Amino acid sequence: MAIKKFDVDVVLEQAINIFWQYGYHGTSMQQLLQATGLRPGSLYREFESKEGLYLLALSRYAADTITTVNARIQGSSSVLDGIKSILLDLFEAAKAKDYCGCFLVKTQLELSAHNESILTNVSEEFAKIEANYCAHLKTVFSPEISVQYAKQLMLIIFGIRVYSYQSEQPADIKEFILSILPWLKDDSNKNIKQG
Amino acid sequence: MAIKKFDVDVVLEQAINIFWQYGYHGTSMQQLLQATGLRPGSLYREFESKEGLYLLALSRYAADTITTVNARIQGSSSVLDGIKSILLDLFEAAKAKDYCGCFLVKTQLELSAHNESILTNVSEEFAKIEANYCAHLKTVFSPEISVQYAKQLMLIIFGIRVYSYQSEQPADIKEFILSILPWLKDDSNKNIKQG
DNA sequence: TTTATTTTTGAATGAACGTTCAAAATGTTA
DNA sequence: TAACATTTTGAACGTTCATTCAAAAATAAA
Repeated sequence: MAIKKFDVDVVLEQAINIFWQYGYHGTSMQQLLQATGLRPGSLYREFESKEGLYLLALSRYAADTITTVNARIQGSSSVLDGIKSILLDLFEAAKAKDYCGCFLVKTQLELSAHNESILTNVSEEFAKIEANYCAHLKTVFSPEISVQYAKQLMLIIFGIRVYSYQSEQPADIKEFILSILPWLKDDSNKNIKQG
Repeated sequence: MAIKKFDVDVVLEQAINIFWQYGYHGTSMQQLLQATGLRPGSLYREFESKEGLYLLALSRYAADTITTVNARIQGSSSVLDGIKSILLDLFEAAKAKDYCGCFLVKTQLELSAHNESILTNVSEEFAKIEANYCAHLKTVFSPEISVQYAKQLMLIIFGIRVYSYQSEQPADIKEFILSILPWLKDDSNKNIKQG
């Protein structure tokens, strides 16, 4: 029997790139076929439909997001330092000339009136991301405070993701972040939970 | 000679509703024709193209936004109170079950890789909105601080607009806002500029 | 080699897309 | 009423859309 000529993971990554840039309705199958090098039959056999491919691309993107966050936090000297550097990374990423925000956010906004099945997916993924931040925060703050801070964090991240399209960035980004989320400021916070 | 049967302003408002909900690529001419009650010929004679209609709808939406902001501030006991209530309004609006965020934000995200002519428009409108907030803030704070706070405000507004799609709102929204933008807190700020 | 199973191929499909335009209708002006 | 400028009408246009499927190719197992 014949063997697959393509790597599903690679194809998914290529699909993410296109969908992320151009959106669901803004992406044509032709673009996807060109980007992946697949023929219609192969693509449809593997992913069933444009929506099927999108759904898989989306959840793979979301998984990557959480992986990246956790890696950044574990690679930092403290949870708060990790979060700080994640926010700095977001500003940094926005400088790229092909910057295109967050795939999940774009999906949410584009499809909010359209496609329920994709949207429940997005909501779930955001909940996971928020819960992940919350879990990290709980190693530093009380559970109640952590819930609250995680909400703030998500809101600020959304803000950064969208605001970065416009205007130049603040002169001192670090200061800008800390003025909005002052609890990120000092690592003496590390002991607040116990103290 | 024949006379126009439709009111351009009404048609624009109807177009805004559809575009706002479904996005540019997600809206078909058929939907627009149905929503406006126009025939293709009339619509094209008046607006030239789908993009022409979108552009006009967009700038009318942006103008309305600034008008609303200024009305809210002028109707409040102070600039900061006005801004506070604008933010509360945003949260309130998000409770509507047909909530669909900000038309400008959705446009920015959907078309960032597509349509330059529409995007320069969006950037300009955002700059106007930020400048408008900045002007109001300058009646309270120093020019430098006002610029900084206006940036914060825009970022938070973007954040609220997107975050509102997800999850339930914070228990105490007022407190939530003030914890992120503490300078909105006390109206004693009113005198900071002079003091 | 043969058989069985899976995958690739790519032309074809019908539907939906944005747009056009000649003809009819409309109402003002002379 | 006649001449006119303007607007409406809606069928038709060519294109692009997502998707299908019968035939060919590929490889494993028998």
